[in-house]
Amino acid sequence: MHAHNDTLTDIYQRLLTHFGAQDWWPADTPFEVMVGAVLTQNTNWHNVAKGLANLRQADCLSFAALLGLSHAELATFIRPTGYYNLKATRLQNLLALIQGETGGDLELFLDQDLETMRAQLLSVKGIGPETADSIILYAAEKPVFVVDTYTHRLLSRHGLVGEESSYDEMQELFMATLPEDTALFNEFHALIVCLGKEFCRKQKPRCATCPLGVLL
DNA sequence: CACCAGGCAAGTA
DNA sequence: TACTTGCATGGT
Repeated sequence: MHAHNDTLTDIYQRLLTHFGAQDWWPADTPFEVMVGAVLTQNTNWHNVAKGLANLRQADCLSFAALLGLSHAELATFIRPTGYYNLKATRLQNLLALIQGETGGDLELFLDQDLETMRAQLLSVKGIGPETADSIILYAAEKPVFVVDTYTHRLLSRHGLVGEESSYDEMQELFMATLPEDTALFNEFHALIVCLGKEFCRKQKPRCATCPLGVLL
């Protein structure tokens, strides 16, 4: 019998043992990571994949090509992701930022200092903390921890934070506890999402075989 | 049928 | 400040 503490490192180890390394983000290029980060807002990845496939088939998964689309064209491609009008605007807002900052050079944009990049991303209407941090961690590969709805459930249902805990508070818990390691932050968040997809539901926990042994 | 999904911003009091 | 609502498709 191994005693399990509900420390973050212990939770990480158990998730990694149970699910194995996830090797995120599920996309081929930093640009696709960025687009996917917006499209997956409050949306199942399965639907996001459809939207990305539509863009790929139309040869629009590049900065220049996406920038050239009208709002209506873009919205049509990303229709399966839901909130398509909203997300078309949000993507165009994001492209406009990068166009303005670097003339459309994504690599240059992602090469910036973490704090500078985060502030710039958060200034875009439609980019909140999770989307910004997802882009920073998975596209720019800089060490910031991504908090999402599953993270909140995991922490609060384990009693590690209060139910009303804020994004920044939860992020700080991870970043103050764990070593500042991009690969670790990458894998940990991916494992939390993996856990969430399989075991977490908003209302009814279905956790008979949950690897953490705690109702989620 | 009801509920959910890797959020975010705007409106109301 | 603290709730509430709109956005929307597709899977279970």
